[in-house]
Amino acid sequence: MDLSATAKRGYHHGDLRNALAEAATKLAKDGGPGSVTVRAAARSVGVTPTAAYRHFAGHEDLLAAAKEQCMQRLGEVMHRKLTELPPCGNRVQHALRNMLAAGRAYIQFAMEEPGIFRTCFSQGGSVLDKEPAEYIGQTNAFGILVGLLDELVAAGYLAPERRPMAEIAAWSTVHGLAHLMLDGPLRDVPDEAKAEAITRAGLIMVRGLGELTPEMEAGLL
Amino acid sequence: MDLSATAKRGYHHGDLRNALAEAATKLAKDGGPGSVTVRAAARSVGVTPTAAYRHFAGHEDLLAAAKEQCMQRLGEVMHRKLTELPPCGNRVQHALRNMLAAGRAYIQFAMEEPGIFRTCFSQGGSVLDKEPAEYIGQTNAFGILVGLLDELVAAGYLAPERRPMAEIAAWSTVHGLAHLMLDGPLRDVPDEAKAEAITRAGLIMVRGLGELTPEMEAGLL
DNA sequence: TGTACATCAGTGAACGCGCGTTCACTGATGTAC
DNA sequence: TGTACATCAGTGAACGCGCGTTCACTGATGTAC
Repeated sequence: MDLSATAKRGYHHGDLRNALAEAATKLAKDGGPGSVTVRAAARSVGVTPTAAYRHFAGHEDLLAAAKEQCMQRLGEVMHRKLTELPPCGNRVQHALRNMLAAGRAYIQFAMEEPGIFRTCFSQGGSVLDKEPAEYIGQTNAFGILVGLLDELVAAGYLAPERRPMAEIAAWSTVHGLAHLMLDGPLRDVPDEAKAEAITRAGLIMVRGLGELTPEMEAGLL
Repeated sequence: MDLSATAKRGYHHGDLRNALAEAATKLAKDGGPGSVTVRAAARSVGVTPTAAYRHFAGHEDLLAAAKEQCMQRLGEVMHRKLTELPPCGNRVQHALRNMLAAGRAYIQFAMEEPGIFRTCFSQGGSVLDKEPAEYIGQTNAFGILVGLLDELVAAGYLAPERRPMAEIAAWSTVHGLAHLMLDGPLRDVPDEAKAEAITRAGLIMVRGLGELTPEMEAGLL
């Protein structure tokens, strides 16, 4: 008998928990965290709201599941964008370029998937109710960033004594840009100005991390 | 007869629009943007929900009013914190210190008034449906930041060719820290680590803006 | 100064909505024998 | 291999809630004369 994740066997669904989580994520994608409701998720799976309570403790639990999937999508997109990048001769240059590309991917994701992005950072139901320490190294988006900064140290650009907390500084800059442009006062700024702001902010951050020579800077533009 | 803003004259309120906006802001303060409802605002003023429709087009309009007040509070707090700072001999040092202090004030406000902060940056109902250009120079929080960066140029720290968009970069870093610590994965990080992250991010940003000598850096810690 | 009256800011009741959650239930599943 | 039965994943109906918004209304205000 087919027991695959999408199997529907009439009365018994077979994989209702995943189906509901998936539906909740789709709701988040379309309307943000506020659109994630038990009833809507059940409806879109074609099941009674009550059925959801077999698999989730309640609304908060369902939303947390959606949040987790949203976070994962963000990480996947960033990872994909980075692996698509061609290699680059100079190691420092390579690391810096990856850094900036990751930031751009993050912001681009926020603009293209506002519902998912907002759900990632909506109030309540921490994504990291699991292992805080493990999380740091695992969760894709953040894990990628950590790796990029380590590489920046290994390449000799970022001084080891400046390494601690550097990922948080970098993440904050990029996250702030994304949030201000999505839901803040930078929302209605024209696209070219947005692009320019992203570039300038990236350069300031990169400059803040190490010694950026004019030639290196030119190579990044 | 007393026509002051708080006058209640029985049947006719006298200043209902402001009272409702104030109540909406209080709701935002206590429960964030989701708690701002027409009914709750009317209730807390002691008036029928219908009455609110004499003064606001609807829920969205009321929320926009709350948002505006929230933004203003943020600006006021930042302004107050900055004026409380003692002067400092070296002009560059002074400007940099103000910059970092403004950032800290912003983040502190987010932590102490999460409801208001979240309302400032909640979806929909742009605060700047007025004059985009005028807004840049006027709105307190952002206006303050613009002034600080101008001073950094005047003091000779920030090169004029690096001035454009610098306020957006600075704002993003600080805003990102605040948001990630309030509603993001940095939420459950211990307070000391948060403080450390803020300090390190501030230094990276400052370093990215100009030539930060080791002595200057030491003077900022 | 006194009064008729237009204006306006409120009331009170009601609408329809979608939500989270719980109840007693029933149909399907798979296991023990 | 066949069947009785415990288990479990669903159903269907209902609850109470607070919301945004609209209706016809009424009490207060202030102005023209």
